[in-house]
Amino acid sequence: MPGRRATVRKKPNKEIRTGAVIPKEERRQQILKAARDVFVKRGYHQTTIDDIVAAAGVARGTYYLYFEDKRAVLADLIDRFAAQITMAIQRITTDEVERSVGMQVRENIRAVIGVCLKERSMTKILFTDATGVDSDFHRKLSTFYDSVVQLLTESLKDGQALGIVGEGEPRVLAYLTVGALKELLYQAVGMGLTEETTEVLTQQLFVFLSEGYLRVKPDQAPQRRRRSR
Amino acid sequence: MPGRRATVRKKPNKEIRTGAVIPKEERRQQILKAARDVFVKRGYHQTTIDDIVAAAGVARGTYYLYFEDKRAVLADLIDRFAAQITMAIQRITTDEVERSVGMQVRENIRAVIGVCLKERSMTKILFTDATGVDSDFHRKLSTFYDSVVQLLTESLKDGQALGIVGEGEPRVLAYLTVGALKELLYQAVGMGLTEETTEVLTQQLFVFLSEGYLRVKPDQAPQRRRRSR
DNA sequence: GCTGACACTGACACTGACGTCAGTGGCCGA
DNA sequence: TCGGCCACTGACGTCAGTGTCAGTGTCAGC
Repeated sequence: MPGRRATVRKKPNKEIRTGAVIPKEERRQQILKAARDVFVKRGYHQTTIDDIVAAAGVARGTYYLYFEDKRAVLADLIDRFAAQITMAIQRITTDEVERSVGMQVRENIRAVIGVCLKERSMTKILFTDATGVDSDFHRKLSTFYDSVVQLLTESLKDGQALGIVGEGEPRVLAYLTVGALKELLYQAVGMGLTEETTEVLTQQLFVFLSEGYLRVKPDQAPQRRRRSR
Repeated sequence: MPGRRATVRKKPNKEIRTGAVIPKEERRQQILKAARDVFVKRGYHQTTIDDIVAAAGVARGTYYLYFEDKRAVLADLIDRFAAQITMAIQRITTDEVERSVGMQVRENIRAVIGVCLKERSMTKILFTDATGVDSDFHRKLSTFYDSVVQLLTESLKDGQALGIVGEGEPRVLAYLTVGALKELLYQAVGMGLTEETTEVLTQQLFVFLSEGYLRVKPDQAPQRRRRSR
């Protein structure tokens, strides 16, 4: 426990400017926003509490009134962002006549890409900083991804039963899909693409998932065992 | 510059065991191997030089005889691993009659998956720790991925000219492919899959790239603009 | 005007990790 | 046998970053 006081404290500087009275939640947001911006600029591990505090324009002590440590802000940011993404995904139904399965898939892709391009900072943080923080954090992230993969896996199983989804281990297909989407988003954000690009990216991914792109003759491949695994 | 000596040093503990005389390169390998193992277990950011040193069974000072700081070992590890992967990839040729394009693509996928499953520790480190170290490191990683993406992009362009590759922005297709492969590898390594699985994963990815998996009727999709972008 | 509650401040004590370097001992050539 | 070289050691000083808390100003209620 650092900071345990033992001697008499020097009188603080005069000229103390207590900031305007601000609602608790608003101050919290202020710190979160500042932290997010600093994380994007310097990277999570390079960032110190002092950096966040300076960006937020509050004192060191105030920070600890709202968050336990540096991890806590990141956790909060990621939680909110993960929730946004989760909410953007709609379970696919086959009993709806109005919206075809294809449209629903498209809509899901579009929604996720839309969120990530709207929250570019968070997308970048999620992909570059959230990984490798510590094991607790890793578990949190895994849980999030797993829930997405799980949902997708089940949908793919259903789809296979209906003949809408081709052959292949559903879980593996889910990983391939999520991986493709992640990389696409990461690059899109890195290149500075904005929401306007959503449609284009959606289309590319949709076609990719529908048809792949390799047009090699089947017989050219050695031992074509399509039912493997 | 920490450690600047000012007072007289206490006599070191007796019982000094100078390790057996070992060739320079061997000692270097010893430290690299230890670092790799500790990184996998604790994660790069949680690891201290003392952890590495303890695992390697050498003294703190010895470490600094071989590496400048903690980053340096990671950089060395990643460089070697990246080189392995790069070497595993063979440029695809169309003038060869013996090996069809399909076979060559398959072979590349197989080779990369093989390397990553053989070097599971490094694969995990590459995906979970190498990201977010600092901006210099980020540049190093980007350069590596870019070289892979670049090669793939060019191949896809050639492929499109030959009708072997379907429509779509080549660079985007490259990202989608690399992303899918990355996630597949990450999950495979995380699940403890070994080299024996190489064939199965290769097959799944190959089929995925060849045909995708979505089998929705084209007319169900709204505004089917295949030539977009 | 007074009082108590409370958000806020920032100087401080503390510490974990770092890089250094004086010292040690094995080995080889003279 | 001796001397010098050199890989190796580990205790040490340093410091950046942390979490704390005594103190300050503001405001609502009385």
